[in-house]
Amino acid sequence: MNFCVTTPIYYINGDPHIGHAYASIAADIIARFKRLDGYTVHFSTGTDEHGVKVARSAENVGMDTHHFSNIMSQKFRDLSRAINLSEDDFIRTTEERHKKSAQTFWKLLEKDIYKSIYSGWYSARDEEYVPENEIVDGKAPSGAPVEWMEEESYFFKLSAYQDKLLEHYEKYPDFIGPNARRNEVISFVKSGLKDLSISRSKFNWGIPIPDSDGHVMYVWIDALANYITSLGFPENKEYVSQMMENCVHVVGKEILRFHAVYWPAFLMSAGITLPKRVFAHGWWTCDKEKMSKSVGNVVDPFYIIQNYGLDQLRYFLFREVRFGEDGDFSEEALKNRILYDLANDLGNLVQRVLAFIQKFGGHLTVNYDFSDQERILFANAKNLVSRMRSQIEKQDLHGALNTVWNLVSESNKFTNDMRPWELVKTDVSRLNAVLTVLCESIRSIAFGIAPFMPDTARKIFNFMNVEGKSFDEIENNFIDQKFVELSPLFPKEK
RNA sequence: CGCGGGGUGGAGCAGUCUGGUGGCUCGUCAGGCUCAUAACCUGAAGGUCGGAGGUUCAAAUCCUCCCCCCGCAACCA
Repeated sequence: MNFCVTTPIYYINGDPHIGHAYASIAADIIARFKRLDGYTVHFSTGTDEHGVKVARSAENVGMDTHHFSNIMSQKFRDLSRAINLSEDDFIRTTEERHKKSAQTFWKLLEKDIYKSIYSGWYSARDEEYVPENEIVDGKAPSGAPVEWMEEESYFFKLSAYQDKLLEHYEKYPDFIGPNARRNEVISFVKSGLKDLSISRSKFNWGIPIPDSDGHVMYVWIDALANYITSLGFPENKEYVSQMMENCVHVVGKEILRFHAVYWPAFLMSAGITLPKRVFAHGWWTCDKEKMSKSVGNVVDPFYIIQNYGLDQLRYFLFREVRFGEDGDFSEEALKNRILYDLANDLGNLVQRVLAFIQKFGGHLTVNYDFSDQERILFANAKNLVSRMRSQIEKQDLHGALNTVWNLVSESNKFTNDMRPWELVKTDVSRLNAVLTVLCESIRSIAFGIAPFMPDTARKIFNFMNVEGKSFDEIENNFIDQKFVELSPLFPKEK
């Protein structure tokens, strides 16, 4: 079975920050879960490199635009490595394959494209059009003066797709998530769609429009088309549609409209299948303040990983806040999660159980002759993944992590109740049953956290001599399993 | 009257449709237990459920009005 998941492609006008890491890790978690669940996955990410802002940034630092793009794009590639991203493709919009794809895509849209005049308030200093509602006292937010400007532009007949889009939202209630965002999009479309200006002639750092001198594509089509470029478009249109049908786009809430309105309209026009779902994540504040360069509180993912660890960060981002809502980042909160959830709950559970087995030779003698209490925990361990599956299906990553931690807590409580340190002296057969259940539970937990914390899961798998390659393994039982030397998962001393 | 979401112990939320001991997670305090990087158990403190009025034997929940916060409101990746 096929599955496709994407991150937005990141605009290279600034350095990567925690928000980029957040979206990427979210998509990565989904991709890893699906792979463990037996799907053939295509997971793509990349960089969006065209547009006047990039050209101007390059100019500002006295760099050739291509060279500048290479350097900036590499920073995002470095981030992908730093956060242990399992992407199948890292796409750059400046690549030749994308130029070909975007231009072919444009041609498919041509029946809905016409030439007209684009007009708006233009700030010469910023070299960009300023939206009406952002103009204060006749000036751009930057304080630059604006003037009414008109230029020739190609337009896409978005207005023709209003009803079709509404029908689609109606027919596929899961097309947009979370629900609150879905309402916003629907009300936006209902309020009436205007045609979309999709070309620019004032700059040339972009993909040229086929057979048209001087016009380059404006971001909408160039950037959005990355998703099908990555799937091999324009080759193999059949495969592209098939993957799109099972595709989840993870996006930031600020770009939801492009993905939930423009993109599906383009795809309808081009005759390509629409994605299954577009999910908008929220934003992080830092210590309750909006992150901004001027305030200097932008969270640097490289710094956090260096100081607190990668899996720790990956865990925190999805346990602290419900995916889809805004959240607050603080080192204090991160430290607490690491101490209480990771070291005390999970780390200690693994330690107390496996160390106990180590103490008596590192060999588990299985006993599946369970008491009622043992049977309950065993069942919960066995169906952990199926409970998570329905949550991951809805991108409820936070809920899925809670599901895992419920099992962690249950296992800790079970250990307290069963008192294996006493059973070892009184009832070895009972002890073996208790340890068997605990080991099954820990193994399930390792699978449960694997998409979120791949390195930590790997450590646990190694302790227990488990392959850890597929959820199918959970069906296999332990037989006289030999365990290897262990060490604390999340040591408290640094 | 542009559309939508929300205001519940220190924090974050559930409960509101289908009125009737106000609950969950975390945090705070006291005690118990202890194999382990400890967890768990028991008990305690802490809320006029945004405000006012109304319906009712009974309102967080139904009705009316008001206040406040947050999204969206098209060229912002």
